[in-house]
Formats: sequence, structure tokens, C-alpha cells
Amino acid sequence: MSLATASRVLGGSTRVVGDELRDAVHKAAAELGYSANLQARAVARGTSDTMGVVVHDIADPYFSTIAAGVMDVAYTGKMVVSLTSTSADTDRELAFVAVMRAQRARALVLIGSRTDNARATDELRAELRIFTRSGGRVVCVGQDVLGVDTVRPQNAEGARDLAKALAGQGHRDFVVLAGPPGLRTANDRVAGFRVGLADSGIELPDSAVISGPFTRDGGYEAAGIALASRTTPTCVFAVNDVMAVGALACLRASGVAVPDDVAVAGFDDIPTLQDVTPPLSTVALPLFRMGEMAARLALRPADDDQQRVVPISGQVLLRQSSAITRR
Amino acid sequence: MSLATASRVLGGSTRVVGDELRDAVHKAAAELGYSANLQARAVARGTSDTMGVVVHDIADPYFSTIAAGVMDVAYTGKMVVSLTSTSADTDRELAFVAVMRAQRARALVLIGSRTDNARATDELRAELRIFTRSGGRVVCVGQDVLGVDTVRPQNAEGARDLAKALAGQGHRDFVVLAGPPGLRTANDRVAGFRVGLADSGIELPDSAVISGPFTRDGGYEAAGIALASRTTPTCVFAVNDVMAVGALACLRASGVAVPDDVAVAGFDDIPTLQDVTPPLSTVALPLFRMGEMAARLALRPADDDQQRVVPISGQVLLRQSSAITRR
DNA sequence: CGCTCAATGGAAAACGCTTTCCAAAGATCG
DNA sequence: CGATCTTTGGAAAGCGTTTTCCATTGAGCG
Repeated sequence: MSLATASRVLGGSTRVVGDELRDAVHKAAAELGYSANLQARAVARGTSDTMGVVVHDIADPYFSTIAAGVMDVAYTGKMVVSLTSTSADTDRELAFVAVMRAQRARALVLIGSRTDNARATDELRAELRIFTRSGGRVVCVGQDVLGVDTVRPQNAEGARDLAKALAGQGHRDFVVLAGPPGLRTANDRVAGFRVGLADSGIELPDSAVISGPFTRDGGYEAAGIALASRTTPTCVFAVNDVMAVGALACLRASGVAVPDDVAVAGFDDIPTLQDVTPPLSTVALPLFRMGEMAARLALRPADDDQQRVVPISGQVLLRQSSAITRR
Repeated sequence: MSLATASRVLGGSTRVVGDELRDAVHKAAAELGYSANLQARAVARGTSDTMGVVVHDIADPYFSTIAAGVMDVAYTGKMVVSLTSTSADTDRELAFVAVMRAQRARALVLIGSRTDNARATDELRAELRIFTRSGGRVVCVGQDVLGVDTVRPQNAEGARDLAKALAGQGHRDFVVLAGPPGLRTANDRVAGFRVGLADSGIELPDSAVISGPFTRDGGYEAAGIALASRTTPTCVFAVNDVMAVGALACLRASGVAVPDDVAVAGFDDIPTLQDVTPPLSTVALPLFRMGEMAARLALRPADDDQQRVVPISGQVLLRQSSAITRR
């Protein structure tokens, strides 16, 4: 029994190996507790089964839900996923992509909003080009600015529809709690919301847009600023659900009733947050499925070599947090 | 300029390379977009910088928060983490450990409750032994049954303390929503809770323990069963927060007021769930820090070769969901 | 019965690195 | 000024696989 034979039976080669010999190999491997060194295999084969995934913050349910979708199809595709949580730091993202390239990963899924930072975007694009040129596939869940296959949530359109729906309910005086300045997802949602309001004959002054971190605490603080600086609006739109939940907490702490005194709406429809009270008006995104789609794109190359962009439309969900009661 | 020299400057060798030569290498690498093949390096060096992490469900905030802690220290330790989400399937867990061994990972962090399944536990223990014997380090966040370093939340003690606290508030008639039957974390919490009640002179009949999936929906359903099958208890203890939230939703849907009609308590103090209403009484676990500790154990071997077990005590937090109002 | 061909085993080259070992060239020193 | 160190560069061996290429064997067939 030679190394070649052993490799053939253990490595899933196409070559047929005789029955007795195959059994002998298996038996020996079992006895020795031997298992092939995947790194060596990767070197020899020139390809690995690694898929890189980057998220901004794995503890944020938005990302963890999408990641769960990605990992699910990665699992069925027998891929090993390397994950990193970048704290939305573009340099860390870039560095991870470089590591994945060094690791000769087969695919890369970048989950999360792109930024307005042109330098960072250019650098990333350059790094990705090298990655793809050597045969790697990359997919982005976010904005289509990298020139790679992307699963693109329709943030502007969703926010626009939400604005119209809220205006349709009779809300007139809005405040929006935006995310951090450079984040495209936040910007797109604010812009879309503004368009929706304009369509309804409502203007949203810049002074009514308060930015803050994309987190629960960010929402809490932004809501506090809104409360302090203005005559109370009738409706607060937080650009994502976790900020909305923070806002709810702040309003509650300040003795402002939702939705009686002021309405609140969010974005994403995070599953974990479906049970907050009052139930949050929001625009629902199929987070888990988005992850699945991204992973599938990453695993299956395009037939023609074209870039694929899958738009994901959000569904406006008016729930109790924006209900019109008395007022 | 030879390959050896290039390797020395790019690979961070201890050998000194002359300045001009080093610069030349860097320049060439930059021009060619070259980056060393980490797999080949791992083969040559006989060790890699991979850390494997397994969780039951990455979309569950309990796991994602711990994982965030793990990844944070993994990042500072320049480790690449491979993550898998097993759906609490012991076979998948075992398979992943095997893959990590094949990958020659340096460390492995197993996050999540062990089960009562003796066969699965034995198999895993055997696989882990092979892994450690070849130099890998493994850490478990959960019960100390694998014979490896473990970060051990004091589930029984926490639940006992919670039971006492609730009994101290005057609650007498309890129902507990347990997790799936074989899950140790669930069992430990139920058992501890029972002890705490006994200490307070209260008996918890088996009929008052309803098991169900460890999820929001599991909590919802279990609460429904509790409501249907019994005269309403005065206090419902769900063995984790996400089930408690499901229970809250079910109670709300059934028109049962919390805490006026029935109190509710959970376990974990999930950050994402801190804003549910009414605020959940629970026992707080430092999830993120637990992840950090686990990763640190995984990266630094014990001085003596002893097994290290770090007990993590939970802190009882009585909030409004269990407040005694009128009644 | 000799020939061709399919099936299967093994030797050895290749994958892309690291590292040991040797060599050459200065530097140091008595 | 020659001998001995100390640097630093390069050749080559080694890491653990896969895979190509050849060799052997036995079956099938006219």
C-alpha cells in the first residue's frame, strides 16, 4: 500500500481503488487516528474549501441573522467559513480580505453597508480585484459599489414607502435618527425617507436629522437629543430597528408615550426584536434569505461572466408603534 | 535575490536581512501583488493561526454575544477564526472538530450546553483527545464534562438564587418553561430553581415543568401549554431570556397581564433584550466577557498542565416583570 | 494462444512555502 | 596581518499532500 493509494481513497479521488486495498487504507487510518492535512491538500490541489465572511458586528442581530443564512448554505456546500467582525472598521475589512486571499479562500462574502470613504472603497476594490483575478468569487450584501455580485437591499425605496405610509396615517412632523455620517445604508434610508415625505408634501429639514451610532445606545442618545432640541415631533424614524429600540427606551424613560404622544418606526424587522412593545412599525428585510442568496452567488459563478445584482425589496409593516390613537 | 531571502523578509523570520535587499523584496511583492500562500506556510511551519469556534445558533443573541467576545481576543491574537453554527446537532459539532483537526487548527472553542447523550459526549471527548494530543488547545463554554479547560456559567446556583429571590417577593405558585430534554444547561437551571424553591419551602411538581425548544417560539408554545393546562400560576420561570420573551408574547396575546396577573423571569440577561417590556427579571451572565475568557484560555496554555475551570456566577436581577403589584 | 485493452498499483514530480546548512565576506583582535 | 567571529546570502531539503505517468496484471477476443 503506497501513499498514492492512501491519498486516492482518503482524498476522494476519481481513480478507482480495489476493494481490499480500500478497506485496508480505511482501517489503517482509523487505527492511527489519521486524517489528511487539509492545508497540505490545499497546497497540492491549489484550491481550498474556505469561504470568508465579514460582518460589522456579529453581536448585532442584523448581521448575525444574515450570517446564519450564509453559513447555512456554506454548510450544505461543504465549505468552512472564516468569519470576522470588523466593528465597521474599513481597514480591518481590507486586512481580512488580504488574509483570505493569502489563505486562497474560494469565496468571500462582505456583509454590511459600504461607506462614503472613497479611499477605503478604492483600496478595497483593488484588493478584491486581485482576489477575483486569482479565481476567487466575491459577493457583497449592501450597496453595489464594489463591482462584484451583490445582494442589494432597497434601502431608499423601502424608506420612501415607509415615509409615505406614515404620512398616509396622518403623521406630519418628523424626526429621523440617522446612523453614522459616512454609512451608505443610513444615508440611503434617510434620503429615501425624505423623498417619500416630499411625495406627501412634507419637507424634512436637516435640523430634523440627528445622526448617531448604529446601535441601541446610539438610538437612545439620538432620541434624547431630539427630545431636548425640538418641540416634540409626532413621529420618529430610526434608520434601523436597533436604534428604534433605543429610542423607545429613551422615550419611555422620558415619560413620552408611544404611540400616543409620538410614533416610532424602524427598519429591518429584526426577528429578535419582534416582541418589543409596542410592536415596531418597520420595513421588513428577509435577512436570513439574503444571507442564503449571497452564499449561493458566491458558490455558483455566473454563466456569462456578468456581474449579478439581486435587489431585495423591503416590505412596509405598520404596527402599533406608529398607530394613530387620539391626538 | 533568492526565494529564501524573500521568504525571510515576508514571513517574519528571525533572520536579519540587509536593508537594500529587504526593500527590494517588499517592492517586488507590492508590484506583483504577491502575498505568501498561508496554506503552504502552514504546511512548512507545521502550525497555523486558525481558531475554530462552534456555536449552536449564531443568530441567537446568547451565542453571538459570546462569539463576539471570542473573536475580539482572537483578533488581537492575530488568529483567523473558523466558525460553525451546528443547530445544536452533536454530530455536526463532532464533524466540525474533525475538520478543525484536519485543518491543524491551533485552538478550538466549543460554545454551548453539553447534552445528556453519553455516546455523543464520548465520541466528542475521544475526538478532542486526538486534537489535543497533536498540540491543539480546546476550551468549552458550558458544562465541565469534556475534560478540557472550561468557562462554566453557574447555572444551577443562579437559578437557585433567582428562585429564592422570587419566593422572597412572595411568589408561591410556579411554572417553569424548560428547554429541550437532554440539554444540560436547561436541566441545571431547572434543578437549581427547584432547589431554591425547596429552600423556601415550595415544592415544584414535575407537572409544572414544561419543556420546549430553546427559542422564542419554544417559549411561546410552552407558555401556551402552561396556560391551557393549569390554573394560572403566579410566576413563570423560563430557563432563558429568549424563551421568556416568547412567553411574554404569549401571555400578552392571551390577555394575561405581566406582572399584574403573572410574573415572568428569564435567564442570561441578553443585551439585545434589555428593552422588552416589562423589563425582564433574570440572572445576568457576562456573556461577552465569557467569550473573551474562553479565547484567552485557548490561546495561553496552562502553566502546569492542569485543567482550568473558570466558574462564572450569575447575578440575580429583579426587574419589573416579576414585581409584586396588587394581587 | 498471442495480442490488445482495461483496470489498478506505485514511483516520483509537483504544489509553495520554511529552514537548515553551508559559503562568502567583512569585522575584530592579538 | 593572519586567524577567528559574525553577518548575511543562497542551495537544497523538507513539510504532507495530489496527480501524472509508467508498470503490471489479467481479462477478452479473434
